[in-house]
Amino acid sequence: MTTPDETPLDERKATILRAVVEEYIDTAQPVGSGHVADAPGVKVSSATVRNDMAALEAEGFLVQPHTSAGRIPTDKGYRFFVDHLGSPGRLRTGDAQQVRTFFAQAHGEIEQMLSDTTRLLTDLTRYTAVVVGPPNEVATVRSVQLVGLAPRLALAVLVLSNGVVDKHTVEFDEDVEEAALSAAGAILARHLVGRRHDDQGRVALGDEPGADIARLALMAIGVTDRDGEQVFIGGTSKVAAAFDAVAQVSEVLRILEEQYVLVGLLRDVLDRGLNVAIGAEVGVEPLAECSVVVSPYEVDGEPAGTIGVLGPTRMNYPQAIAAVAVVSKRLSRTLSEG
Amino acid sequence: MTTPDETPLDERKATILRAVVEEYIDTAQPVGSGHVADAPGVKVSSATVRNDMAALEAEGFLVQPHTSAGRIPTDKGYRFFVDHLGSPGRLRTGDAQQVRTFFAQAHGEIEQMLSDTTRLLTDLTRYTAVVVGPPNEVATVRSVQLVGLAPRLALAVLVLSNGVVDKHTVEFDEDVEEAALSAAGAILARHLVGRRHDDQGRVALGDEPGADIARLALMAIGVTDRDGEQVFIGGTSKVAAAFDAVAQVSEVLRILEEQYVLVGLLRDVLDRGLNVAIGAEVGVEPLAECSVVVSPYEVDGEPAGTIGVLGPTRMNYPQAIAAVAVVSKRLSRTLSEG
DNA sequence: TGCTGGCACTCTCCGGAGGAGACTGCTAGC
DNA sequence: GCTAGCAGTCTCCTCCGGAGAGTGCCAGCA
Repeated sequence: MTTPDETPLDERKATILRAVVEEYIDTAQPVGSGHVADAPGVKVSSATVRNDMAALEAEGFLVQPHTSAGRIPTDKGYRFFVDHLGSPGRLRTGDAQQVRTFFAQAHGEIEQMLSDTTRLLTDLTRYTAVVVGPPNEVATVRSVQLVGLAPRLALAVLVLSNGVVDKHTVEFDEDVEEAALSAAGAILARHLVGRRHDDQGRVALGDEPGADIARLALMAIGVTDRDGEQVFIGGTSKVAAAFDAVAQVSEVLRILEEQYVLVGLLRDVLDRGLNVAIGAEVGVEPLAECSVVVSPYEVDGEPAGTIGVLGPTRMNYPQAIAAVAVVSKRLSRTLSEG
Repeated sequence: MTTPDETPLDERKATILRAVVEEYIDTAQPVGSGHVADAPGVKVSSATVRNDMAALEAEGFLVQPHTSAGRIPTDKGYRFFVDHLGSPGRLRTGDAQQVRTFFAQAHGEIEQMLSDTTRLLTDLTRYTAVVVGPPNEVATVRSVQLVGLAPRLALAVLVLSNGVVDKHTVEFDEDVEEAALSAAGAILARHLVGRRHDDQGRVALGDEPGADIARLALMAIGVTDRDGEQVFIGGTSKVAAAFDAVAQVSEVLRILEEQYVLVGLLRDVLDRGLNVAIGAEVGVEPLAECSVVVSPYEVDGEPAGTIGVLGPTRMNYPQAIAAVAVVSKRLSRTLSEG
């Protein structure tokens, strides 16, 4: 907890830094030495606080917007706060209750549940929530079916072990009978069921009757335009509450529209072994004043997807971290028991 | 085109109104008599324009933000512009090309196409786009299947004639064998295939083996939590570009999150026989400064869903109307030919 | 040596004053 | 019936000065 990381910080400075971060998160106003001296836990005068704050600024934990204004935490300051100062962070009792009832009522399709989860996370944190669904690649195929929609058009419907239904249209050059379709469907089922969803490439179909149609369907299935990870976003209106410059709101919203950027971003953060990315750490320029709190969730012990919240760097980290952790844990449990 | 509606407007006043609306759409600044007098088509002096503008204000087509400022169109002013003054409104050639290539490449799943359509509409208009998918109720069932996911959990997968795949989890009190599942699936298929999707309530299952399981599945299918109309939204970042008050952006985004409000709103507008709803006409308080341009689209001659754009009341109506009309026409054609 | 009280200084924010600019309404004239 | 011109009005911008908040530094005290 007090392990020195890069820069050792004596206890008093750490306490002062915490006070600055907490007050700034609360008020969004630069914090002056007077307020810090009044904060609980700080037992020295404002003059002493001033000295320490100047030192903290020299070490890169704080900045002044201009001379003779209070101080604001830098990314580094937030980072130290999150790593060493964050109080355990528990949900308010009402929120814990909300999580419980949410997952008690949860049932049904996985997409619906993931989508609803964004709403839960947004309600808990008041930040924008992102939920990434499990990748289809690692799931096994439970069922394959070819259903005719029009004389030359069919739908290949795959049910995967994770409950996701994957579908692809198949177009034919000539009319195909219903019987031929189901024959081809049976062939596909024989070859695909039980295999991993990304294994189709290695399937070799024979030349039995219907194999041609099955081959066409297989090609359609192979076209995984998006790599299967569905993204659910909730609470976009919270972006507007977090910033007061319309241009910034617009930029953040634009990133949220680029779902592949978002997915890559979350993956990057987790790959770096982080649960929290702060400001520049997020690695996307327009999100330089945003932070992200993420957590993977699991299904049957296997990592499945990611949940997270996105807010301003001045976010309430303890609360957000607690909310994300609790929701990911409960989500994992709920998805696994089915 | 020049048919007097409620208030007859002589030709000069109409020209002046048009000039005010067009310039205000362009600049977002109150328009003064001098600019109007300079506008093409206005052949009188600014003094005369002033007289007419005062009259237009008295009749409710224009307002002044304050004395000695230029004029801004009211909802009524925009309405008259849209009904009587809108030049035909054609796409720029580049845009027409974009629409063509978009629909030439379009293929595959209906949801994917509808989702991509929001992006197209946003690109064309620079406003937020909304696409409502076809309701499942009127589609007929093409295929039903019960797929086991876990010992006590199965997925009922329905393929509908419109290409939508509907799915519902079914929970059992005790373990169910794969064979029993497929038997029940066969029963369901026998009863449901060919019927309309909202007909299940009237299906009477016998007491043959497997009917119990089939009944459970039928109940699950009957739970149409959302009434099946999927909503796709694109270009939310455009909301931030349209307004300069963050609070307003936030409110509009909140409405966009409430998809049932949005669907109801679009339906209302169409029910009133309108393609354009302006300001208060939209009927939702937080959208009082927004306008909506909508159009239904069809599949095989049957009304299927709705597309639309949402922007500020000072939107470029001719362009938006043209874009929505073209896209809905091409979308109908593309969805019907499959 | 380290903390504290005090003090001079700096910088933002706010409100009022004054001028520039834009636009209007009105009136007199063509 | 239209137009030119003029006086009046209102916003916006800038400038100014005072209030307020906060800083850095210094001298004094434990």
